[in-house]
Amino acid sequence: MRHVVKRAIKKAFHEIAVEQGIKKIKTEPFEISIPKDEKFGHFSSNLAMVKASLLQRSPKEIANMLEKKLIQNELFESVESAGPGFLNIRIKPDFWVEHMNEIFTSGKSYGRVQVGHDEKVIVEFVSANPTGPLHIGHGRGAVIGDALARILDYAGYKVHTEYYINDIGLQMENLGRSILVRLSELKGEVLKEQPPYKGNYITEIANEYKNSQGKTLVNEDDENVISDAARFAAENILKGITSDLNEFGISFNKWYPESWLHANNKIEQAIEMLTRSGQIYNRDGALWIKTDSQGDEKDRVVKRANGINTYLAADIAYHKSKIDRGFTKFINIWGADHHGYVPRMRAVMVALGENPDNMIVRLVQLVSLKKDGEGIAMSTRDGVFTTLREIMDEVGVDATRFFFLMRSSDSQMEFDVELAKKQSSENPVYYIQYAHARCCNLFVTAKEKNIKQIAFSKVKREALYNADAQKLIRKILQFPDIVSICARSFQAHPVTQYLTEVATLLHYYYRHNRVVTEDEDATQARLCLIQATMITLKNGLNILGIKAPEQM
RNA sequence: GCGCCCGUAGCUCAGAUGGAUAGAGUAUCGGACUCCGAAUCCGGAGGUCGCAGGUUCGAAUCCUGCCGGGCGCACCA
Repeated sequence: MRHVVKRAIKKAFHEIAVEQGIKKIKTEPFEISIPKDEKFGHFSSNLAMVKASLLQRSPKEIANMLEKKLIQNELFESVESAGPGFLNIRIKPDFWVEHMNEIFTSGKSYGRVQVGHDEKVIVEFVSANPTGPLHIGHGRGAVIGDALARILDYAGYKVHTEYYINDIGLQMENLGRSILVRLSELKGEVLKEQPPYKGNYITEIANEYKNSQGKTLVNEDDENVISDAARFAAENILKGITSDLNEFGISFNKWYPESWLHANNKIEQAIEMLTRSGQIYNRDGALWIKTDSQGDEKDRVVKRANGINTYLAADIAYHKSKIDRGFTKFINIWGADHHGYVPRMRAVMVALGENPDNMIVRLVQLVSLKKDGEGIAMSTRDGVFTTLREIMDEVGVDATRFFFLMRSSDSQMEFDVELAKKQSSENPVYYIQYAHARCCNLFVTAKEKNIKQIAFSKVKREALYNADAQKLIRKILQFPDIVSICARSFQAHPVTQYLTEVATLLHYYYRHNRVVTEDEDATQARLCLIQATMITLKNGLNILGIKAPEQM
């Protein structure tokens, strides 16, 4: 609907420009917005103000000229120039109703848009080290990545999701060592050292490890034992992460292990390639990559003098594999503590021959935790954290997902555990789900009264001309716009806000307009509106990965 | 010290590319079911948009400088 209006305004403006003796004129950029206050119309445009200097007329004059042109358009109920030069436009009620067709013909696909043009995009998220269970910070990144992937798919991208597993390196060694420390503790020995990872889950895994080894155990000083224990623990932890995520409604197209890159020589190949192109050089026995092109403070080491590759080296190879696999947009959901890593990775993309802007990094601010009025710092190493599983079990999957999605990712958020539990029955997500369930229930009621729904095209529409219905119709017709805003800005949270607004209008409508009545024509028309709303709510919840229950 | 994010109602947070009287949820106060589910609806109260300058027809939004909070600044990942 917005672009229909836009086209009409453009046309009118061109006519005026010609009348003023200006032949070539650009109308863009200008705005068609939906005013907060309905008295300013359904749409309003700032075109007259934007173009005032160009036509050498006052904004007010131009707005008046546009008004005269546009009022002749049969689409519009009213056109008014107002304020400093706004153009406020109202669409005829029946035209809004007519537009509902789009919802019925699209059905499950209503809201799909084409901003992606089938471009291949990879969304990498979570990618937490398999050294401990996921905590709520990971949970936030997980939901944001998952919802974004769903939205991009809905917006016409070819989406691939991936979890990168850091199953190699120092952290793995620490994990293995932690297991061995707990192992000797289980045997009743006095601890010689503190384990690098201190959480209770380490002891549990150590126990399982012991049982899996039978009686032929183990000389803790053996390096092979460390890596063996690490492998055992990582597999165990990864299983837990996978099932937590599954229960949280999240799965990946691919789990990509760092060890695969090593085993297949991908890191050496990448280093070799960049050495040949002059991006990597030798200094003091180590290999360095140039990264200052994108504002990084200094060049970075990829291979240490002792011959061991750094984490960055593996990440270079990993991103090279993304490019090699044909993706053209690369979305990385990272914790905000990685923001210093962004410039060097942009530089890496440039070195690999990519436009760095094709790598979109969403930094998810950390979740701080409030319990009993006090803040708790979270640390996997110290074993102090609230796990995603605890929150899921306490608050529920849908509410937890919605809670994370309500906030923009670059806003820090405080997760007050007590409050989240207490509010669980009044969480906005239930408000939206209830609206959906209400819609479903109306069809149950209609069925009980033996009312058979007829096709929208055959419905008498008068009942949809009243103000309550019109408000709701206008809102649900906005849905495709919301999807494209989210896809363009790579954010999910506008959807939550939008769905709350739809639910509000639905509840209001329900309270003030009886849907199923003796008046058959009106009932049919209203049922269509309810169905259209239901479709919108369901599709909207769907792209957030939240259930749309038929009853609650 | 340098860099990134944040500062909006009592609390938790929205306000895309600058637009008309700054919004939602929650908390609080008052009201609404003989009627399709009251997990709902209606109304009241609640704000120097951290502070100070600047840019312009117009700034919560852009620029500069402060103040406050978080996070980074490795041959760790």
